[in-house]
Amino acid sequence: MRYGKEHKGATRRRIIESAGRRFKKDGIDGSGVSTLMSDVGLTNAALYAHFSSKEDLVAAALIDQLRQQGERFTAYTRDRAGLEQFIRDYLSVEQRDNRADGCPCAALLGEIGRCSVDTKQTFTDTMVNADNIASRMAPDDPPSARVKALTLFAMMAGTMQLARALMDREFADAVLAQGVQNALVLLDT
Amino acid sequence: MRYGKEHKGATRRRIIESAGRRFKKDGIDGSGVSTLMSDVGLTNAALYAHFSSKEDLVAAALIDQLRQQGERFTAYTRDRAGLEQFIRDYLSVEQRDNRADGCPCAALLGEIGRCSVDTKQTFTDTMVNADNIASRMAPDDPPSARVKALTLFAMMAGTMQLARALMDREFADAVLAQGVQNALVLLDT
DNA sequence: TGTACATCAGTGAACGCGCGTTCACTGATGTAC
DNA sequence: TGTACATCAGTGAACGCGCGTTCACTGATGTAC
Repeated sequence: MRYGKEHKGATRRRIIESAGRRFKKDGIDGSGVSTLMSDVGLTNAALYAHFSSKEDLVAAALIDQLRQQGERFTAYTRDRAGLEQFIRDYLSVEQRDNRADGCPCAALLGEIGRCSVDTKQTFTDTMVNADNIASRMAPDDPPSARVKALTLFAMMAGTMQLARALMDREFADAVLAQGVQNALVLLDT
Repeated sequence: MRYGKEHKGATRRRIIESAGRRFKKDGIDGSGVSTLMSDVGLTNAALYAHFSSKEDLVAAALIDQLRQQGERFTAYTRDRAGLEQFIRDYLSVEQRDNRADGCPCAALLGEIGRCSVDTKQTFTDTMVNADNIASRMAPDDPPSARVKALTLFAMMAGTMQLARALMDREFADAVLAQGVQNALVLLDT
């Protein structure tokens, strides 16, 4: 069953995209190769035609997810109102109840810290070079703004994790609302 | 090999304590029953003399870890200086490099969101009833103060997760420092 | 243009391994007589 | 006080299962002649 020129690349992209969603939903440890591949209509062994190992796929999916999250952010208007809307959307009830479509950091940040050195390096390179958030938040002071932006982002991810861990929906709603207030306060610092 | 009266309870406590540290270090999915039990000098099957399942142990270890974290917090002086010191110690380089001894939320918050309903309920009950943080941060307004306190706490946990995920130590140091600044700002809100 | 061959994405079965859990058993100690 | 027995924390082996990975193979298509 030989396929056309674009086929392999397209399949690889389908695997990366689908795996990213699965990892966010069930965690990296919690997502088996068989599940990841059957998600995309293939058998487990087909993974190794595209990646050297599961970890290789993890790194690729992570980069893709961080890029997607960056694009979601960039779609907002380049002003204070855009930033505020991003924060409100990020810490929304919809995001809380939809892990697969959400931010990779909210879903996986804790697990990334436990990954291999290679995977952490991939994460670090992608995050540190993601200038779009920083340059938008403080166009005049990029170096320290980058730290500020990433730290605020991590705080929002932590808030979302708490909201997702709480069974008490009302309490979780209040946490999200408080998270928005906190983020807005920090935006003006 | 029958043991004395206190023996079983002592062993159970040893398992819970040791498992809590292991879960924080390697994650819940990443800690096998054999490893958890050999950590404490027993064979895997001995787990079921103390707990009905691994999940049962997870819940017990989680409660114990949250209690310990609460005690660590309560040890600080009941004033603004105590709170500030807690924040600085929480977001310290030592905590970053020592997952096993650190805060269970920084290590496991993301994973808890993916746990069973029972485990999440256990977490929720323990967190919502942990009044010590809230009552200390705002003694006059407990209900909304609880939300404020837990949200700030989750933000600090997220910051620590980012610091642990970054391979660039200098950058991670800067994130921790920025996290302290952010937490102090929010303390005065 | 028609035919023979090379390519290679994906298959299906199997690999060794560790998972969580069960079970018949052990044997040191507490208890009853 | 001495002896027989009950208890039960922990053992060691096994259970079925899913893990990540390997491998010989397939067969539709692109390419060469």
